[in-house]
Amino acid sequence: MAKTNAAFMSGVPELLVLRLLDRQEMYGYELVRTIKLISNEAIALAEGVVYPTLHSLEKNSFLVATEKQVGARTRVYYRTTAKGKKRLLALESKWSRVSEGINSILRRIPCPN
Amino acid sequence: MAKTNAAFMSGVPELLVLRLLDRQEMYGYELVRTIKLISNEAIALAEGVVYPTLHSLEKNSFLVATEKQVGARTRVYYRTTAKGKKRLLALESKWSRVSEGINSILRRIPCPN
DNA sequence: ACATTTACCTATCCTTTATAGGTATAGGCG
DNA sequence: CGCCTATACCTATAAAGGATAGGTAAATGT
Repeated sequence: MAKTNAAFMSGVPELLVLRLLDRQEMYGYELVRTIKLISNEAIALAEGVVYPTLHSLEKNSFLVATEKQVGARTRVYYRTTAKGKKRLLALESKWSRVSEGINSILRRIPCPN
Repeated sequence: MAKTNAAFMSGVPELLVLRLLDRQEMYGYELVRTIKLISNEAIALAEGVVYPTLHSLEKNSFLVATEKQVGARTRVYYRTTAKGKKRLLALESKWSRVSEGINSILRRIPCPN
């Protein structure tokens, strides 16, 4: 029994990270700040979420990393691969389907069955 | 460190169940079918998700249950309490904040920082 | 000199949800 | 009648995701 949806709400950190990196290469710490900023504090992914997400995406070849020296400090920039872009499209469409599904339930007016 | 968002994406099954029951009393099996139907199959919560959710909501006095006999079979109808209605409002506003946050990142055009 | 911010990282816990069972009645069909 | 599917309830366990809480070190601000 049970044909449902595998982890229907999750993968949002992955989606956001991929989406931002697909536009512009960035490093982890920058992603943390940017996500918080753009979402008006509504979404605050901790570093403990973002870094593991980046590493996992890289391991799966959705991202590539480039180290850059800034003085004595190293920044690890990431950008999407072709595979990552496909993945992004899939996650975006999943998100839009799911969020529309949720909204259609929330909006539903009292009357009908 | 780390002031983030407690379980920012979760609680969606709880939200949907509360929302539907706030309009109209329903039983578990009916909820499963209704959610799948209204969301256009986008969200298919299995019974193994819905029943535990109902029990937990009832234990926390967000819902009250009423058993009804239909022939030899028992249906357990649920409806929201005053406390449940408050909870629903909170979850709805959380959802709208979070989903708007996500959408603002997804919609963001390439250029600015 | 000291505190805060930047920048990276990992380990562990916890919650939520998915999965996979299980029971029993009702209804449809050959 | 006998069988299958749908209805209707339920729970236990697994898995995964993310939250939390650490820790290092350089740069910057005071």
